[in-house]
Amino acid sequence: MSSEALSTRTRILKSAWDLLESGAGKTRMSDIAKAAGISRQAVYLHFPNRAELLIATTRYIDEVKDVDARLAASRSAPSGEARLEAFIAAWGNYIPEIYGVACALMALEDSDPEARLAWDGRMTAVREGCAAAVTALQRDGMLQEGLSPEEATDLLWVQLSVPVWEQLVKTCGWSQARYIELTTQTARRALLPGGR
Amino acid sequence: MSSEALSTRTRILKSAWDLLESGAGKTRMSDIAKAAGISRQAVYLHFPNRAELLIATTRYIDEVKDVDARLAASRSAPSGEARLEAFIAAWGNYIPEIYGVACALMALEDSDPEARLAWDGRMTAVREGCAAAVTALQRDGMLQEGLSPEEATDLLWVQLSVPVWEQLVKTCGWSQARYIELTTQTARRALLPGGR
DNA sequence: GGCTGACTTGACATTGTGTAAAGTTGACAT
DNA sequence: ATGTCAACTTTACACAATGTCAAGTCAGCC
Repeated sequence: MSSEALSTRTRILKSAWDLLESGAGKTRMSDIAKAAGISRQAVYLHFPNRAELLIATTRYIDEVKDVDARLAASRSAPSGEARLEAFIAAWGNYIPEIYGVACALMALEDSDPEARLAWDGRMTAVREGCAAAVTALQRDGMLQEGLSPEEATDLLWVQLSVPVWEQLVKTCGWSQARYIELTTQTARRALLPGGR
Repeated sequence: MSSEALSTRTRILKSAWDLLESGAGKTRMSDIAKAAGISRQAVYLHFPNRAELLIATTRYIDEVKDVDARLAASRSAPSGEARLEAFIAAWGNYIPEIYGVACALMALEDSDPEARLAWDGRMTAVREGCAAAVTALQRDGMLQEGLSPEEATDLLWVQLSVPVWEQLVKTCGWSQARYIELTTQTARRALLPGGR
């Protein structure tokens, strides 16, 4: 746990992550600085503003949690159905890791266009994962008729959004496992043929 | 359009509504005051703070748009399925009316516990509508097995949440009509028996 | 005439972000 | 040993937006 060996920059990122993930309401620049053991001003020597710090924090988390490796499984799935389920599991189980930072960034969206861009970029990447799964389903002839690939992608995307996870897990009290189970089931029913 | 006859309080509420609904980013107290044709301070003669003003604005909208009448249709539906569809149409078509104020209130949630309470109260009312529809389905034996009534309610509730509407209509560009169509379809597939 | 309620004007406290400038400190090179 | 450099500290301030406070205007009304 000794953060002695870590660079100041890394200590700032880690502090920001910890504080945001701890769910302790609002996290100010001064809180982060204090947690990192430096002055508030010193944070600005490493990050130009709050938005950049938050964005750098998501990148830091991606690195530590190795998001690429998590998503690789879904890319190598044999069938469209398997790909859909693997993607839901991969992204759905990643949401809790970034939830704190996601909240802070989403709260900033309105005011800071740069933060908006950064978060939108990440969400666009998720949408591309959804689109790839939908394309795989379509290739297998397993996409519901009456649903365009774009609409199917949008439906899956919204179901895998952070606010939906937040409401089901945080507000309704679902376990993470049940969230994955029912999200998978709902997505299958919404996208695959049959049903009614 | 003459707002001459309206009381100052009503003019404030109407101005707040207009500005929030116009989607013009951040709406300050001074903006609202200017739109209402009074000084910023005068607003505080009618509402103690921003949060109370926003909450009062939602109540004003409810009154003008007669939300009770809209939801009445779903309550008198004969079957569970009809009730489900009527409720989705009623609430889903009400979301665009309150979207602007909803955004402002949701943005306040973190900082203002009172605003949080007020918004949560409204959302709880929506959840009760969802629960009533699910109960009606269950009574008809039309609730998917393996889904508890609570889980079914949560699924419907999250699908009818403002963020989901926002993403599909605002971000993805769905028409309101298509949103209602596909939300209805998805809810049927998620909640009713059969499917796979 | 004088009171009252609604509103205005202007000043100020507060909170958090971000900028700016000057000083400290320790490591490292020569 | 001395000088330099980077990292960091301290202090101060500008800024936006909310909210408070006090004094003043003005119309209507008893």
